[in-house]
Amino acid sequence: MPRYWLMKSEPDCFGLGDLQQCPDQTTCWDGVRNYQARNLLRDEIKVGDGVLFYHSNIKEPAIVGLAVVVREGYPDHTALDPNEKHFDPKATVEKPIWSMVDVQFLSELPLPLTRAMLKQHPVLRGMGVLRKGNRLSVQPVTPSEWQAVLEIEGLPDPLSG
DNA sequence: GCCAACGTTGGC
DNA sequence: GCCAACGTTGGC
Repeated sequence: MPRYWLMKSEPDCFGLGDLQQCPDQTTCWDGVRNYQARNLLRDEIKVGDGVLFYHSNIKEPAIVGLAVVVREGYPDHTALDPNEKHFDPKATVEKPIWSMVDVQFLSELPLPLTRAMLKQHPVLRGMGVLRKGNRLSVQPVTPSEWQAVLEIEGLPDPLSG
């Protein structure tokens, strides 16, 4: 059984549209520099897992799309490159410290789910992303939360079959 | 732009 | 190992 995750991205930096433009509509989810999120990327997130794509740090933050994990847990090489924004001088080839996964675009939500909408839903109101002060950029989503999103959107489960 | 919440750093 | 200072995140 797949598991489900929510991944935050600032659309000014990299949005769902950017993912759609990528070759194979696939990109590496690099630049995560938080140990808790790193542990999820390195140890927990597997090929075939579902991803809710969340736009953060904008006027109306919302879940805007679906994606799927297509490559799991490998070193984030951007930590080794001094020219990269998320360069980490402590990272080495032997001990890369940071991990990433690859995700592929699945679909755009016909109805983006804003925080106000999430808060009104009996299931989705419990989502971690709504908790005050929650800064985790990668966080777990329950199967019922995933199902609830699909039901609202009128979408079949893209991960079944 | 404000500011609360959180993670990290570094002196001791 | 404590904790104050600082930087970042991210909703509002």
